[in-house]
Amino acid sequence: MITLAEENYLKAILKLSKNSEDSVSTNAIAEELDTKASSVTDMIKKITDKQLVDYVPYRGVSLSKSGLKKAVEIVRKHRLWEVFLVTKLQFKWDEVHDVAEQLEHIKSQKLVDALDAYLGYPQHDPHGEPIPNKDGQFPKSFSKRLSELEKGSSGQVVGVSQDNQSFLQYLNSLNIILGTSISVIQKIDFDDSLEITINNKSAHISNDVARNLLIKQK
Amino acid sequence: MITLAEENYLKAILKLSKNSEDSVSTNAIAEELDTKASSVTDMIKKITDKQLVDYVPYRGVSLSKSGLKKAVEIVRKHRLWEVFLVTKLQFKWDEVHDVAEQLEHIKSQKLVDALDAYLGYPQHDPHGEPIPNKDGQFPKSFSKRLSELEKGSSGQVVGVSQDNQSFLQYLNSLNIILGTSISVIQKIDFDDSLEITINNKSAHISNDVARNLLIKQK
DNA sequence: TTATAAATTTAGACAAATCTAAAAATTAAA
DNA sequence: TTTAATTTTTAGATTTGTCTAAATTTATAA
Repeated sequence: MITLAEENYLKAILKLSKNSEDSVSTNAIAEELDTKASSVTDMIKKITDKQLVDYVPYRGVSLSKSGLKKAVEIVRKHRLWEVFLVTKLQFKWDEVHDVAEQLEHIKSQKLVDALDAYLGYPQHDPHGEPIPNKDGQFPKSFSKRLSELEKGSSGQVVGVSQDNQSFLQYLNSLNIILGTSISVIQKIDFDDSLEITINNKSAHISNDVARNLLIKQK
Repeated sequence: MITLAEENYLKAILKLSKNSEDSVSTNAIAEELDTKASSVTDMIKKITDKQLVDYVPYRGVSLSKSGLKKAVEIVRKHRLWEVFLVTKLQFKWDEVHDVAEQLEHIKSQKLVDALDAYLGYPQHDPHGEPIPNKDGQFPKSFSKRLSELEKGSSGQVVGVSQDNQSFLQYLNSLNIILGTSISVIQKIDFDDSLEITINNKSAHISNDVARNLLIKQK
């Protein structure tokens, strides 16, 4: 049986390995989970014994096959519950995180599948993040979120994953419409915001905005 | 902050004090929660310190005002989630308990209230149990469930709280219709089933059935 | 009413998850 | 390449919730 704390570690490792590809450091996990490095080492040993991760002391940790499966399941649940809260219970998209953080740990395969069906098999959560399906596959799309582009790359706007009125108005004020060319000049680590050019005019946008802009690369 | 284990103790004490009125014994709680009497003593001390219960060593425990409030909130959440699972996610009424047992511990006042509204402020869960409102008030009705009647008392059937086809057919086979007179002859502790008379003919019915028969006493 | 049975509490231990402080290993820098 | 700084791990404690076994209190019955 996997515990709540273990689930949170798996989720953190998945999140961190999305950015960096290779194995994840003890310190990075500690920061992500707002805990101490020594606690992380302890827990990593436990989940290593359960074969949820591969671990080399002093060298970092990465998800095993079964650990990845578990982590993706948690992400799936989190994002489905977010959709539920926003589309059915009228939560604002920025009010859902803490509650979804609790709901993602509810254990019932039947519940997840029924919820998925009830919501109409959504492919993205209210923040524009993709929702993996029952088999753990993420919806593949020809477009990427702007926030996922590397520094230096560019593409054209093909959609948004959030149709909030004020968001669309803001895009308008930036002269961003369908087809607009955008290049990533700089990624600011501190807050994940971006320096970009919009039709060759430079601008600075937050991660919240970048995450909801769908871009097709040439 | 109240922990998950503490919530389960409060719920157990509430359930047990419904039956017996007075204070609840250590052993009864241990049995209800499938744990050891010594563990119960330990936990009772903790929740006594938090003023959630009143406790006299060797004499049992009862809910304080704030403990009762907490316990009723948990019951409210449990039953609202049951309604959600049955009416929205098409769970069968006998499949909901384990999941609701987890969902009842999700902490978010906004979530509970939004769920309540979304479900149309239901007054009973799929098992016919009353759902307390936001203020902790149980819906008052002129009728009681047959399962709540004391040994020796009697009344007339005025309704059911479950309109399942097979349930209604079963009532039919027992010659129970609206207006039928029923008396409680004996309550069997073992499985909470009842020896009753139906228009003066004796019968034996399960708690599942008794709980869904609404009775008006003279 | 005294002995016995049953219920309850205490004492001491354990697993999970965390922490602080110190030691060890790795990385960076002079 | 040796020293200094950083990262990671270990050692030892703590809290929560549980357990077993023993001691104590209350209830029952001869």
